[in-house]
Amino acid sequence: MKPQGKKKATIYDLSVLSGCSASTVSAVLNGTWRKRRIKESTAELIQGLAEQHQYTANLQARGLRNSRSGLVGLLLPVHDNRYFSSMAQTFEAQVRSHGKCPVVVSASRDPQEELATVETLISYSIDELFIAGATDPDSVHGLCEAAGIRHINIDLPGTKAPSVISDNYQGARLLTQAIIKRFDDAASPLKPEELFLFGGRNDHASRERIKGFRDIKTELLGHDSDACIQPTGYSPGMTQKAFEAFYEREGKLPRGLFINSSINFEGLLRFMAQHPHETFADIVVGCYDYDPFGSFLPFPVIMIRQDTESMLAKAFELIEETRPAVKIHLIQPELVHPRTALKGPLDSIRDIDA
Amino acid sequence: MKPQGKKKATIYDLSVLSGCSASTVSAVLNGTWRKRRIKESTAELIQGLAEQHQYTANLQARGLRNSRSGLVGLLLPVHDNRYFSSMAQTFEAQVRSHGKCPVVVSASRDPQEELATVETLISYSIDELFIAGATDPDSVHGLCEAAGIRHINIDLPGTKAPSVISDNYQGARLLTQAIIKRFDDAASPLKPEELFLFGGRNDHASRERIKGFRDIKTELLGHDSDACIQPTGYSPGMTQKAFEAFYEREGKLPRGLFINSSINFEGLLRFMAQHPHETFADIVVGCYDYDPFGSFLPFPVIMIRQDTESMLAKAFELIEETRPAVKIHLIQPELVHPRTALKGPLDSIRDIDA
DNA sequence: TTGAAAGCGCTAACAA
DNA sequence: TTGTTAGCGCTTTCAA
Repeated sequence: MKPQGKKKATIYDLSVLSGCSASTVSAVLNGTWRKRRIKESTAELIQGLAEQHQYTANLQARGLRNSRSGLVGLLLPVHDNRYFSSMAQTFEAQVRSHGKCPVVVSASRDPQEELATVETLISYSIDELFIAGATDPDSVHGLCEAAGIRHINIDLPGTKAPSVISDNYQGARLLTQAIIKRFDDAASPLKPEELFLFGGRNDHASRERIKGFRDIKTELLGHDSDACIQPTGYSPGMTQKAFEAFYEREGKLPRGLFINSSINFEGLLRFMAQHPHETFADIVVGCYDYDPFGSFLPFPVIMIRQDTESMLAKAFELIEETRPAVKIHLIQPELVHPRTALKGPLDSIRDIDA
Repeated sequence: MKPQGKKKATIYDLSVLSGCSASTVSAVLNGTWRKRRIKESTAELIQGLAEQHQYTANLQARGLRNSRSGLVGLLLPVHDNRYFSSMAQTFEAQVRSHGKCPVVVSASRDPQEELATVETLISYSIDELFIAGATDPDSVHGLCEAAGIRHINIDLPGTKAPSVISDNYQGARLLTQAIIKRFDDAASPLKPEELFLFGGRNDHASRERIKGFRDIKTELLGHDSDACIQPTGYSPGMTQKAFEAFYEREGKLPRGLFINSSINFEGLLRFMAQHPHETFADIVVGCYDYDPFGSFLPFPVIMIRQDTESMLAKAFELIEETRPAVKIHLIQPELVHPRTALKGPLDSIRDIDA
């Protein structure tokens, strides 16, 4: 008979073994024993037994009793995206350092799924929730508030809970300006009708970026028209189609390209796969997202790195306040020049036998 | 008084409201009522009340009672990596489609942290565990077995539980061969001492890849020496250092480069950031990982895309068997030619107002 | 310094 | 067709 499914030891087992009551065992094992004035020696006895029998607390039972679980949630739109997965990485580290258990889930940018997912998390008596890139943060707020769960919006702001977001307006200005600057020494200067924005949709981040783009473009190039804005959603496929359509119509790409996110940038890649190098000979791309590989493409790619570390640090700071003000905290993103390979959260992970 | 932290409705509340007993309410609300032969009308009554009072089950209580939680875990080395985050993405979709709740956690490739993390998950009565890229799958197995938890290794195999891994040997042969082929029309053919492998360490995947690399290299180029293998660990920093050292010594890069993973590839990017374009004029890179941006760099980059969808599909299939054989299942990876932008899990996500 | 007892919300025999 | 009851493993008064 293998120790297959051997029942885990409980405080009652240890209670019997030690001759103490369950409540004493409980106190010893959850760290409250000093303030319950339990004798050092009994504590040691019980701790020894616990070790010996590989006791680990049943966290569901504890959670049920305390109506809190020790779980801290991060709700993401998607996992497989550099921005969000780096958020997940720093989130985990932060939560762990607070002695809690991180839970990361994605909801596909679908308002229904967001709500359902959050309900599930609440049903597990999650303690705190970080809501990143939610399409509908205020509804999520509703659920959290009703359940008395502390929560913070990240990346996309809500109107009912504190929000920490990237300064999309400033970032977009920076990026757009950098694109334009890049043409300073070009044979012919960049004309307003040669600078386009692709990607994004009608969410707060996109709107701010579009505003930043248009403002600085008008300032520097004197003009901007609606036609230069192509909000293709957050999908590589749609973005590719938009590029194909543009190319079909114009016979070339815009020389200056502001791309709303790495997801949209992948749409450009799909377009690239269908067209020869020469198509991209003369273009400058700015991408509102950072990807190290993207930074080394065969044309100048200027990128924006959103500062997930600072955003999360701020978010953790806020969530610990008793009554955080419902306001938006802007975090400045960073402009990344072409051919730059930044360090990331992975760099702090040790690599033993490297 | 806002509905701040208003207590959630329980089956007892509904029991009172409906005039039925708690067990009836419970049965109705967890779907077992048909087989408990509860009248359709009472079921409807209770469901109506539940809706009205926004009842949601306390999953910790249910889990405690059932000694299972409805949670399914995926243990990853890291989040912010394309391979693993795409694994997370498909994992979530799969788990959701089974009506369970996915939990993704990372453990930094640290055996201690892996064990601690799994213990925590077990303490939450997780139902099943998918162990991806664990440095020490067999110890993790020990914990799962003791707790009676079904588990499967992914990516890095263990000897005690079924494993689904990428066919690293074949993949490496494919990739190496493709690198060599690429020099067929070159001015001078590739010599054995011009083809190097960088990255990886002493884990199963790396060993297999190195074997595949060396075998096919010897077959095609007639020779391979230990000096051509540079296992720099899974860290961009170390890899960069290795490239710098090589360059310092030789005054140039190897013309043929097999890079063990995208993480190591980032090390090459960091090296690139310090050196002019010309340094890379003549090289061909093969990377054992797929990244769409990596595929479009200014030199030929051949990549391997590991088939996470198939791996997870197989893993789910196995975990559902009552007594799965402890064997290794190989999944064939895919060779990706330069300038290719593949579709990914994101493509199946709808994008509403695109 | 410790123990007894109640209860968190839910499920599943067993009875009725 | 439904209700009664016990208990999952833990914490926390309150009493000793």
